[in-house]
Amino acid sequence: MVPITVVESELAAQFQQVGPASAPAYERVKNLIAAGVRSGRWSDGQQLPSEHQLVSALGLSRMTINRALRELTHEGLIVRRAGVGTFVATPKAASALLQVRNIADDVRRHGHRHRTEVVHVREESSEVADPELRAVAGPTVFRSLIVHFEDDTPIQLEDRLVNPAAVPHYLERDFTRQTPHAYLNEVAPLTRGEHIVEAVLADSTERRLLRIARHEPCLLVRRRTWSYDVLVSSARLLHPGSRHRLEGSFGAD
Amino acid sequence: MVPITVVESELAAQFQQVGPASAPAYERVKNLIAAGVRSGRWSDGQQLPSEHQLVSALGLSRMTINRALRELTHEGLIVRRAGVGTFVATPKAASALLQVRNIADDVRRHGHRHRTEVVHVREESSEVADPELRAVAGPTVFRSLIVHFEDDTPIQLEDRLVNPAAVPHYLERDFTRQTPHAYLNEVAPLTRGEHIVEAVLADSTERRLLRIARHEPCLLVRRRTWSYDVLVSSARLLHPGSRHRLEGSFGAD
DNA sequence: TGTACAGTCCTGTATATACAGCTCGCTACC
DNA sequence: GGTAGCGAGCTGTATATACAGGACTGTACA
Repeated sequence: MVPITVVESELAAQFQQVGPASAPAYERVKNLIAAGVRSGRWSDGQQLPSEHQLVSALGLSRMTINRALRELTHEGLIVRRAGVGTFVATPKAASALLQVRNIADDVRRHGHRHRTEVVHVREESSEVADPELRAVAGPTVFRSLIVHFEDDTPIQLEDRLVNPAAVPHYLERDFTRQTPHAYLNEVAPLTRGEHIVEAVLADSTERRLLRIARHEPCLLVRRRTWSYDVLVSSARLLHPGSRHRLEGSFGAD
Repeated sequence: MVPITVVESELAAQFQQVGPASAPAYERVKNLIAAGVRSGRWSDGQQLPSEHQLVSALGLSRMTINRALRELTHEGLIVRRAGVGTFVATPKAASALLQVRNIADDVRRHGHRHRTEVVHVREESSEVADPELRAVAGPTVFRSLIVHFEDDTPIQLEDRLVNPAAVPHYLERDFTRQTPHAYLNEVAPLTRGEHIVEAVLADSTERRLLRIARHEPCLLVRRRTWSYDVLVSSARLLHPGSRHRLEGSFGAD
């Protein structure tokens, strides 16, 4: 037995006026909850109404409520724990997502020719790697240093470390024919990733390989990728600021 | 009547060995389709089996198949058109998502104090805006120029244009008390956004406001945000490279 | 006093079913 | 020959139902 509380009838009233009336029910539920979270109506870490309560309050089926809450979880607005409840996620501000694309596709999508030059591909002591990669990789890692070109302009310097346990035949590949990214994705499908983007100045070696001037600002993307919970690769992608940018969008609710 | 084709029995066989066997059915379907797309088994733009065919081939309910395909659509791997079918998305490489957070929360999350200094908030001719904003905004736009501090270090210069039609009382706000981002989110909930990230050098005014040296590289984020299909704001967020970076992750399949 | 267990509430997943709306090809009629 | 319209096949959405398993509470029993 679940009595209709004040909270629930409030919700029912707001439900009528959230977003376009023609939108599907699960969208309107998402808008309702998102509006409540973003306005501070429910604050950080606070428990939201349960699915069952929302079913009673809004007169929808549990599957519809469930879909709305599941998608909001995916979007990072709320956090759910089985057996406990649904809570406002702590970084409550709407977070925006930026898409970091594969550079080869990006170049071709803009109608240019993509090619690579391989500086070296070799085995090195895993002391050059971060602790997490070192832990899973053993005493040595594979390392490739590759320059990506758009037509004949250098556009990315890719310095990549690879876990030999996950990709034993990495050294044998010809990376002028297939990018490391594409090969890794084939051998160990990318299921998780992490990025850090910074603005930096390149050192002299990097400037020479990218053919840029002394004070040209560069976009540095550090990327680590996992395949089914195994850390596969850790890369340092350096782009001349004048020749490359990251684009992306989010939402399209 | 749908006969079991070679394609379908192949799928059924592969279905057994995709990812951990303990994973939920919809996850295994996602892995199956994702593996096929990433391996080139289905190539760019090609049509995938319909939901009905997957139901027959894998012996699952349509809702389960539908959930798998819907989530893959969200992840950008496939494209679906009602009445037509399901197709491999053209930028087929797994695209990674970078989270661009609200700077105030980011600062506080790292245990620092966030405050802002308002340089100016005023009305300007909409000639300063991009065509799309100009089209919806009328002859003038609102513009705010604000410096964000982490403790006492300038960390972001926010130059923002706002659509007066969407946010009529923007000029009256005190942005030392609430950031523009937070206010806009309250008044016109953010439902869609777009970003461009570049590495640039700051001009002399920007250098003075951010208190940085001449050749310090900066991260420039240009962000536009919509609320229910109305363009609300267009911002230029400039960060000193040595003091700020963007972090993010994706997947966690 | 303490431990084991039952009961309850919650989310996570899977299924069957239904109807709506879109797209395209085929057919029958003009 | 051309065209209007019907129907098949597709995705999109909504619902009712079911069971599993996690988390917590309170009680009964040793």
